[in-house]
Amino acid sequence: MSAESKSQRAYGFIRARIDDGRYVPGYRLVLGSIARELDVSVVPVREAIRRLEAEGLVTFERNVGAQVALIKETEYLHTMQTLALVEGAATALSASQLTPDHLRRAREVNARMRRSLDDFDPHRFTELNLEFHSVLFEECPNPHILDLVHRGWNRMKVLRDSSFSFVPGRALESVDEHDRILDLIETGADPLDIELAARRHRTATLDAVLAYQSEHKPHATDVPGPESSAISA
Amino acid sequence: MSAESKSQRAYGFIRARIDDGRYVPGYRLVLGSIARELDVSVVPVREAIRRLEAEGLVTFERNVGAQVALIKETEYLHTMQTLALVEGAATALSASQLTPDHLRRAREVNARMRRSLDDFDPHRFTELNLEFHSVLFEECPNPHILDLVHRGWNRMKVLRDSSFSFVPGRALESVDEHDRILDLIETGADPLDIELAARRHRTATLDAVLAYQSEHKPHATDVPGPESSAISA
DNA sequence: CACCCGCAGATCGTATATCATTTCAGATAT
DNA sequence: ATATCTGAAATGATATACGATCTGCGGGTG
Repeated sequence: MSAESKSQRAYGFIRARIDDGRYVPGYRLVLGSIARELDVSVVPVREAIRRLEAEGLVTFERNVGAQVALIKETEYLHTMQTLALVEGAATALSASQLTPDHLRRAREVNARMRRSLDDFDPHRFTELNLEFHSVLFEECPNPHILDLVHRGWNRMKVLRDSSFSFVPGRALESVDEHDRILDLIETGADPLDIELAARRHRTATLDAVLAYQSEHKPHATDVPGPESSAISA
Repeated sequence: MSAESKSQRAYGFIRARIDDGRYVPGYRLVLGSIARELDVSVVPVREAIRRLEAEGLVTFERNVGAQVALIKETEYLHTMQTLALVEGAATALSASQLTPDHLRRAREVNARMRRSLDDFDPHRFTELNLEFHSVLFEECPNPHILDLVHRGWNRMKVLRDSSFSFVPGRALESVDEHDRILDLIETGADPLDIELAARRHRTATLDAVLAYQSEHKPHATDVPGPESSAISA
């Protein structure tokens, strides 16, 4: 009868709590506790946690347990690099599939982003940003690449409350770039140009975040300088 | 005492049999049978299979069971597209890390590939091809991208015995391209050029395979034509 | 002959129980 | 005071048992 298995329900349960920030990075996921809370046994909970581990949202150590992934600066860099790569490709692959309606929606979302700049609401801005890019990559005909994009975004979401996700000085520039990417798509530009534009859009944000980071805590930088150059280029 | 958990052992066991071809695509993985064969209970076997599912090597249906993934033509296209994307990036990111020794080894492997062309041993050629590319991407400093490359190759391995993996007329060209990629790396070319060269190298193989396919069974083509253009470019 | 129903076997899904490992507090010795 | 040892508690890992769901076959019915 149950449309979804208990392990799936456990997965959704934990996932929701990670997404909405109730389980913050470092939060310890104890099988027994979660099982009791959901009124199921530990077996499906275990399976759910291992799935989350495979998605990179949770770290797991044998005979020790699981916790919501602690994403350090290097980790963050790697995740963003990967997202830049796959999201750029997904955007380019989507481009030819987009209808005028898609583009209209994207413009509209971006306009809302521009207006939201006045309110200085980073959370809202981040939400709209995801919505904007979703419109651009959701039509990607390659499900593997699309899946990788989703994974990247999910990992980003884990960082919701950390200082990683938003840089004030970058927001306006970001919105402008959105429009430029839409221009490229509308004029039927070379897919490779679209891909690289979308990629640069993200690596520019990455660079801004890193610069912001090193300004506010200059010591913690364990990021090798030239590493990101290849993917940024 | 046991260095690895039983679920890990089950994972390795199944994985090895998929890799060496004893479990061919479509082969049904029955929890109870594998558990008996390994003398463990079904729980760790289940976990191993779900992990393989997450990696795309196995498909799983609730209350029905698992089987080694059946990769159809569209699936193959998507996998190769993704591999082209991530392997290109991994190669570019590795490039600056490579020592003269790496390059020497790569040249050497490629020379062996060239010699092996006379023997017409597709299996050997494919093995050497993996070894060659491994040298180029294993130094990739981004573990996520490197992991994606490995996943792509693993999925390729599932196809070992199918007609997907080798195109006679393409082999020589492929070996020549290998040398050209090495030239780019040696001369310290722009990482983006290296990335796109490595990507093109793979998409060219993809196109050759698809052409070969449609020659030998002209009807089965469910591949939309222009889809791959973005990533090929 | 085609279609539907229902039973039986196979297989997965989960609960419960037990074993193994880790962790940490507290005792003890130096 | 510090370091090391020890044992109990917490927690994960696995085995076993049972229940749920699917599949395929065989017989009945239109």
